[in-house]
Amino acid sequence: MPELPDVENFRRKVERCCSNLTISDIVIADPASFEGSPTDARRRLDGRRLDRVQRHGKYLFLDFGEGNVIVMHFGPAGSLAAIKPGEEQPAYVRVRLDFSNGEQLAYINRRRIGRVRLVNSVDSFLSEMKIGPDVLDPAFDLARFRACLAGRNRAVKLILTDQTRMGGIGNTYSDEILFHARINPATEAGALDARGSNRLFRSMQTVLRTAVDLDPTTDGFRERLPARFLMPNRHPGGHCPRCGTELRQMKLASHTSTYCPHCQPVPSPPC
DNA sequence: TTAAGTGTTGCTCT
DNA sequence: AAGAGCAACACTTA
Repeated sequence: MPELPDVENFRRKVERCCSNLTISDIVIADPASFEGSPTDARRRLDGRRLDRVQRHGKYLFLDFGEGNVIVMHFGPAGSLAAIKPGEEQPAYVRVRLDFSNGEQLAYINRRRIGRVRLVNSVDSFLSEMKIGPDVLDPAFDLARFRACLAGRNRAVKLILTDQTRMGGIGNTYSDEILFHARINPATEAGALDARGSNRLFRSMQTVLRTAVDLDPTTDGFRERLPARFLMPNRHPGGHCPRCGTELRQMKLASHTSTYCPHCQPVPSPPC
């Protein structure tokens, strides 16, 4: 379920493996996973060199220069693999970039939710899609974070996961962040006081940076997580790693939210 | 065996 | 007009 920490590690992988390589072919194994014309893509990309790899929210951008940017979105089940010459092809490769040195970059997606497309620029794509600021961008500071929450009567969790307000957080990490900040997912966003919104902002940065550093795209991620993380305990019947209380589930906008009823009490309604 | 659960985006409906 | 609800997808669990 690639959210910001996963996609950031995909970005680093591509930067490590594919920087400055030249495209020799683009293989669209599943046309439904590619938006646009394969012929046009091949014509535009053939012989181009990978200049820059960027991430914004959950989106990954491979910039080949002169208005040729590949955008990848991974949905709930997508991933990325660098394949060396002679190495076996992984399952569910939907789109593959072949480079002139024999290296391949495979966009993998078991379920076909998520897409690869070719766009003219990162900025025009983001504004067209109405994607909000990346949550780990230094420009996205406490004041801007608070502006996203202010005056909203929606559940705070729905603001955290609203990509048009802020980009990068999905269901799993929003639960983790709210657990870290000890805030109930259903708390009205606008009802958070200054201390609460500050705590939530700090928790967002701490949780996401920790996950990025531990690299969720490699084996053993769960075992490397700090003992007080919610993630390894999210299964039904799991217990709070902080106080031992049995965790509870609630549905918010048809998504499962896991929380600790003791550490994240439902805010008492105003009298 | 069938049905529900999983999570993201994008659509429709209000 | 913001927000709710569901469809798409494919595979797993009850």
